[in-house]
Amino acid sequence: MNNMNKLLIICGPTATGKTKLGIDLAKKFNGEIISADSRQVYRGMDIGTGKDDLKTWLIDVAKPDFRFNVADYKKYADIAIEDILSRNKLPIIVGGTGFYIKAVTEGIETIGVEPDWELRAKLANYRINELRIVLEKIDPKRWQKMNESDRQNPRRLVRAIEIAQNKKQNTKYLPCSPRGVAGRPAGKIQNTKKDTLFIGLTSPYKFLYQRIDRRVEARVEAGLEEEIRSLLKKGYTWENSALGTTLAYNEWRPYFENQKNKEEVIKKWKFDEHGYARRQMTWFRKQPKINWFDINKQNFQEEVEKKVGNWYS
RNA sequence: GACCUAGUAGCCAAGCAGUAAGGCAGCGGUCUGCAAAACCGCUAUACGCGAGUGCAAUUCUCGCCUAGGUCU
Repeated sequence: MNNMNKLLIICGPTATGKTKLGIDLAKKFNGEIISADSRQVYRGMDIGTGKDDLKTWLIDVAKPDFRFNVADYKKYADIAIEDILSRNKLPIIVGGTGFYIKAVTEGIETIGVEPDWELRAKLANYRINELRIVLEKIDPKRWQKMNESDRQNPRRLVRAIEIAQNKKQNTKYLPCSPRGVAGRPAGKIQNTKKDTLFIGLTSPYKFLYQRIDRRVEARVEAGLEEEIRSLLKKGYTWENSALGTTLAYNEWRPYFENQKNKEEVIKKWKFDEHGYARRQMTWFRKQPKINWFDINKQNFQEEVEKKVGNWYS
């Protein structure tokens, strides 16, 4: 009867019905859902991100102009998990943001290194080649470990530089002034090992794309355009908020700026959604612990419940 | 019926006498604080049909077919 240390994960690409399954499992196994969705954290972005179930942790925890990130997520999620367990219930993480899930289940080594906005602003003007030179100089090992695609990815390069620079500072100040190191308690991020079960929902793309397209239409029907309009009216812009980087929202920008009609927006949105699903799959495919279920199978949910039942007893 | 314009990979599209850019879509991958992000890679012998003139035609000429447009 040691369920005090269990964690259930439901993951997979978009539009596979994770939320619905999560709700059903929560009822059946006395659980509570924690969303692992990098966009559902934003208040007011409801239709486009598909907030079907509101009794969920980690939804609406930030305003759209707050730069929410993995570290924030991990902090909150850990708290939620402990809270749920302390009440003798089962925490169920449901979502498609693989990186966030990984942060919770495996942790992130460099999680203590906060973004250095000044540095980032400065580096924003650098070209790839210049970033490369900087990194190669201050942390040659890191550079050598990077693969070709990351070496051409400014975002990754900047973060690597950020981390390298932070290391330098630490070694410099740590010995004499431990308190001044980071300036923050760093939120004691540690991982107590959980007995974790991974359930993955999937579907052949052919069917998945159909589901996605239908859902897109439904969201248009549900009034996404109005939702965006009201967010814009509140002062959120394409640059200063998650609107600009969120699927289902950023596609509308040219529409609101009179560059494209609604039809074109929807078409693009569907394609983006397809690509997103693919990217999610390439991430999840690599995770070895996931138990996969094809949602097109007649009784996949029964099978899932059986699997969970055996594990959670 | 006459005239005009167009016809290039699943879609859009450049080009032009020496056998053909690019984009989209599709597919694979990277991933340790922006991750619904950012980045990398792969993919099609595709020039409507027929004849002619050229050493050589997708590119010029003629005919036909198809689409759109204009005119009586």
